[in-house]
Amino acid sequence: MDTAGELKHVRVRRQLQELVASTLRPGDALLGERQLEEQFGVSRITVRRAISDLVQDGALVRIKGKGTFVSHGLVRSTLHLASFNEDMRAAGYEPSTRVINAAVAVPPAAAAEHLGLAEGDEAYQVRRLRLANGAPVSVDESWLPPGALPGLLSEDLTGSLYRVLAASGHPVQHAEQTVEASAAPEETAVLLEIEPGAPVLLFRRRSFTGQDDPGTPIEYSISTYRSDRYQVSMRLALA
Amino acid sequence: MDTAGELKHVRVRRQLQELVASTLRPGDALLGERQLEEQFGVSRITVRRAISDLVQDGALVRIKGKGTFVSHGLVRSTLHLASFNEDMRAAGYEPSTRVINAAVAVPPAAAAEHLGLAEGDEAYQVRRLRLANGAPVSVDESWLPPGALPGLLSEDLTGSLYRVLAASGHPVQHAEQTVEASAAPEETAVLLEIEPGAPVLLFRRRSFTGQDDPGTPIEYSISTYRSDRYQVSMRLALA
DNA sequence: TTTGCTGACTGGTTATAACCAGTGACAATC
DNA sequence: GATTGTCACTGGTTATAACCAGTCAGCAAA
Repeated sequence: MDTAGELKHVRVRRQLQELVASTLRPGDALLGERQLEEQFGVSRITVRRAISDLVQDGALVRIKGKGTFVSHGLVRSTLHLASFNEDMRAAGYEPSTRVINAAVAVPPAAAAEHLGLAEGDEAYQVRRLRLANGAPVSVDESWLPPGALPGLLSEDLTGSLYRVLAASGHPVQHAEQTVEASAAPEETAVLLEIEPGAPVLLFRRRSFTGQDDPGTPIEYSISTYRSDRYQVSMRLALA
Repeated sequence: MDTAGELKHVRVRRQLQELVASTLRPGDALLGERQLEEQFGVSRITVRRAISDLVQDGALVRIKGKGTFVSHGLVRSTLHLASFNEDMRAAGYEPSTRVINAAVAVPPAAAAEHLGLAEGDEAYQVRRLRLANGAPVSVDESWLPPGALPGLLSEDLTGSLYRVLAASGHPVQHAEQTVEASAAPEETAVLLEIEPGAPVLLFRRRSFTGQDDPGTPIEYSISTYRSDRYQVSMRLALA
């Protein structure tokens, strides 16, 4: 997708995101909508649409009468299958990923169970450090079945793993996830640049591919997030 | 809040919601936008705004060129406004509650902001210890507006607070909630019978009553759960 | 000095209008 | 009968305009 066919509100949103990521800090004010419409050469409603999207994503906050501000920094996960990169970009951060290791190893019991492996069977282990604007946010450990993904270790694993899975014919259709709080073990703490034992959010996710219910297990992951840089938010309704 | 001052897009949304709830079934088509603008006597952009909100809430689905349809009852999440007691019973535990204190006090800034209080205004503070089979699971601190709930402190607060609110004419219709991991402060750790600094799940919840969007704020709560005795689970779908 | 008002700014809502792109029924043509 | 094209519908995007309601700095009056 090049910018030639890009919708105006998408362009404006992208450019605002870049501004937030590169120049602005939490609490900084954006120009007013009427100034932005001149600056971007679009109508006010287009500016509002772009800003609304960023407000929804948590990157910006609007205050009536005062203006629109860069929000105070927590990335919000909104409980859908967005990739880390998408989440970070939506919040105005530049994501990056460092592959700690990608190898074949014996998985923990829960991963083996999910993937339908026998005791002692090996699986792919992909461990990655995820960063936002160069600062570590999470350590992700994914376990994947070698039989279904023969060439996985030669893929570029610094982007979206779900995209790699989709390109291999195994798009993740849904997942089940739990969240706990945990004390950061030493190795993880070092990677995340926090004190050992500091509280972290621990996500365990079981992902499925295929249209069946529940589908075919395709990934088991354990993600450890710095709690000061990541938060889950949700909207609750009457059951 | 009567309908006299109701925004047009809110009225249209409410009326569409009622139509969906009472008459239509999953898969049924709504009238087209241009017909709806005539029927509701508003501009098309107002109709679109109302529908957009319902699309976002999952009630409706829009298909370009075809129309807008009642969605196929996609279950967004297992997260809903169930009470602590219901959760525990569902998991096979016998719940109980001890009121730590219920008083009038100056709330923290976030609670004051949510409840629309001025700096220094007082609110009800209800602190409770929640137990399962006699073992502490969470410390809940709720802040509520005294103006709306004059007799609250004489209620039995060992059961469901939401039930008390409903009986007072303020049923909680929806809430927004965030989850973080945190280190247990000393006082909370003592109550939960864990080490100070142990990781806990920290929920902040902003609850609303009434049918408006977003409704009238009615409670701000901070709940601290022992991570080894409580876990959030959720089902993720494609966005 | 304090208080209150005003005006210029802010975001929020709604209207009218025009155009674009997708859908599918129906008619015309091969 | 099959294929293609047209047209009336659908939602999607964007523009211009007007008005409402909140914020706050500056100024005037008490």
